[in-house]
Amino acid sequence: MAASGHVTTSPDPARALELLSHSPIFGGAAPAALRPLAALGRFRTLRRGDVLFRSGDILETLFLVSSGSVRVYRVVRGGTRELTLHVEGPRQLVAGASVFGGDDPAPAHAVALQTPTEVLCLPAASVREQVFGTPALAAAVIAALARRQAELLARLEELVFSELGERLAVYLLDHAAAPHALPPNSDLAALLGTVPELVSRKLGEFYRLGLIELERRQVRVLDRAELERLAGRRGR
Amino acid sequence: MAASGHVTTSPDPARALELLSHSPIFGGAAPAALRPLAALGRFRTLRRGDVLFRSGDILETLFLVSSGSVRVYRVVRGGTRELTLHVEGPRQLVAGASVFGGDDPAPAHAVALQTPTEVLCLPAASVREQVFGTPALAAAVIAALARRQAELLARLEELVFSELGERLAVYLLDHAAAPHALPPNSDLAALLGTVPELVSRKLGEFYRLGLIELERRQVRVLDRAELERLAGRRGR
DNA sequence: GGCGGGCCTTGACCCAGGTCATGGTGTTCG
DNA sequence: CGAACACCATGACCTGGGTCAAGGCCCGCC
Repeated sequence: MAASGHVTTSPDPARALELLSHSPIFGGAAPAALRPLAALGRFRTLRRGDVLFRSGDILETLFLVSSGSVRVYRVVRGGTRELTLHVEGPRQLVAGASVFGGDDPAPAHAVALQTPTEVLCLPAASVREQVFGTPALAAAVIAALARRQAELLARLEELVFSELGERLAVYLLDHAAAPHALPPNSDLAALLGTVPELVSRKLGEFYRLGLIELERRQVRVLDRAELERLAGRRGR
Repeated sequence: MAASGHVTTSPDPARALELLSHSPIFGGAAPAALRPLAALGRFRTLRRGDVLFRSGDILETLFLVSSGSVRVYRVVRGGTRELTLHVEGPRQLVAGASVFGGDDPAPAHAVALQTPTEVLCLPAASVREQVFGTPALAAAVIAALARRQAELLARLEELVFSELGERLAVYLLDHAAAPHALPPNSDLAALLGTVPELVSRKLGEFYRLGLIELERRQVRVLDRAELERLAGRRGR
């Protein structure tokens, strides 16, 4: 179901163990507890746009990002809009809630955002067994899920109650510390919960106000203080 | 921190065990595992408006609703708006994510919605110890958190992408199967993510369309089919 | 070189939802 | 009984955000 087509896949217990033991979730566990998991892991290499899983899939695999990044998103409004829930980078878990939370189908899609993106695939059943039987691991997983939930809550609350300008300012502050190539407006729109046209307008507005420099999709923050004022206020 | 003032509080291990073993979260555990918890529990009786905890509190207590209901909500927009995240009835957990997810401060307020509301208070440390040490319990708690997260996601997504009319229709279908006394418009507004004025208007509109009967805050659904059409469409 | 497609930008327009202010209708309590 | 209070209803108005359509720029490809 989740696995599709012809992709590079390979075991590598040593690297898997390395990755597991440096991840925030499994990092706290004794290597002895992780070794059996590492032995079962398979690395998989993806290119931008490659699908990890789709909404509705029954997931029998837990993913841990090794390099690159994975976008987790939902399709809403009868397919007319996408909402990016989070973007996971190295050492982060994808599909944690679904794998641990019973056999409910995945509530979101996941695709690779960069080429290449490498993920470690772990069989769900074994992970569950290992995790539930190891109190320290169980605690870590629960803590991670709880934290994820808090983040999600903050993000969506921001979506509901803040204005687009605020959200865009937050994004720019978070991602454009260094001069930076902006993702396509359609990606930004999915992230900010709006449509490409409005992203374009707001960016233009910020530019006109002298808050950012914008040249061929390269942005640089010029007036950090003012952006922070715009972002700040409510929320964070 | 969480406990405030002069409230009725009392142990009752037999009832506590009864409640624990019938709750969705702890129900799967062997009574032997629950007995120590039950012995530590204290029942507390609240009246409408009584505070269980506030956003920012460090929670050292897990709550299980015994009777009545508890509203969990966030205050946003610099205090000008409230957003009800969920309303928990009997056998449901309150503050699960905070208690299990490390020592982060609570992200929301919780108050009793009815008079009387009775909750079972369990010391967080003992619960954690018990849960993490019992694989079946750990699995159940994780599953419950994951499910909660999915619900939250669906709720907030609905808030972002659906119109007020849809949300109100959903509410009416869910809560007004039998003729039913509507909560104050301000409560509804917090639940639906809007302001009382708009609730008033929409209710009036539904009434004028002959979808509901509305007499002194008593509602009855007249045209279920049409309401379902309004609610349906996108989302659920 | 020129044609076509993807993406960005911009203008015109529309509308749901929010704000503010006013007046009505209980209900409670001195 | 009547004043005070809380909640509800409704009108006027404003505005952020969404939609649609037209046009421009860039790039790859035939």
